[in-house]
Amino acid sequence: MKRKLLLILGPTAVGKTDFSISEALKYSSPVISCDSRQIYREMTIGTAVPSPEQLAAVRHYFIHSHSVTVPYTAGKYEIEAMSLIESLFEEGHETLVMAGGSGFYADAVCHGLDDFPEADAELRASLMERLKNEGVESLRFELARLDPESYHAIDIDNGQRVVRALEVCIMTGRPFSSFKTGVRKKRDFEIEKILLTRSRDVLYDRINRRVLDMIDAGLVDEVRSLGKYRHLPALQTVGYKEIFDYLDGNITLDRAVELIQRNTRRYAKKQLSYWGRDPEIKYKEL
RNA sequence: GGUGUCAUAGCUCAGUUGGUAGAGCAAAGGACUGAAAAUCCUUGUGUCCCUGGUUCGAUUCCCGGUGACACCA
Repeated sequence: MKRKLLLILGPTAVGKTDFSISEALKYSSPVISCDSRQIYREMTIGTAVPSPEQLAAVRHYFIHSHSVTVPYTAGKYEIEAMSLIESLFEEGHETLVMAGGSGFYADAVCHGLDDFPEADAELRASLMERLKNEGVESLRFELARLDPESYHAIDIDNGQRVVRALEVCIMTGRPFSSFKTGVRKKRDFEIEKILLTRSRDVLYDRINRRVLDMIDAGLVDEVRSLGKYRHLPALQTVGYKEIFDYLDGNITLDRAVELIQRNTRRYAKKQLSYWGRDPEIKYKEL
């Protein structure tokens, strides 16, 4: 009996939800979502979660399953998704369908993350404060001292990365780089990766239209209702940031819509770029 | 109809005292080990509106044309 994970990837708005449901029905599998935003129960319209009908058609996991109030990470996803996958295989499934657009989360399942410690909230906050006040240079200098290897390996202009490496060094007293094994975890099931694509023009058109649909569906009200969470990482999301700006009176609604469309297009481009070098991916044009 | 101003990258515009040009935005490409829808990096050749003239050389100056805008009738 060959256990297989069918991983359906693709840029935002390409049509993953419909495709994954039909594949899931084919294999009597649930759909295991691999989406870093649809996982939050407080967010619905702006993340384009599957409709109630779609959710009723097939059992979905990791949709609306967590709260924005609890920090979530790719590391947690790896643990939870792997344990779900194992138990579903134990129940007798042979092929499981996983679908989503979060490449980093998908990689966490496919070959695992190394055993890095999770961020300490206070330390993270104080380092971010320093990043804001002193700029990356100062943090960079400290990283060069604590972990020269990471200093040369990571993107040193990327404040977020420098903070991450630094916080691990400080928390553990060990260099960030020393946690990196470079070894991919072995999974005891086969993984087939399918990337759904469409021509750039068509994809961008779908994105632009979907954003307008979100507005019609009440995105502004949804965002307004999440005002108290706006500074949480989960709310640093395309479609939410821009509407907050509109609600603050900084931009018009039309401008917010334009920005959401633009930023979603850019997001789709980054997703494609992320998967671009993965030789295991098979492309499927829709 | 007359006068004036303008015409340069997909858009808004800068600039070249005559030696074929550069910003912002848009766009494209890339990176990625616990914030990943985040975060970060790289990339500017374009009939300088068209015809003719002056000149070694015109996108730049001159004549004419076309278009846009403004003002006067």
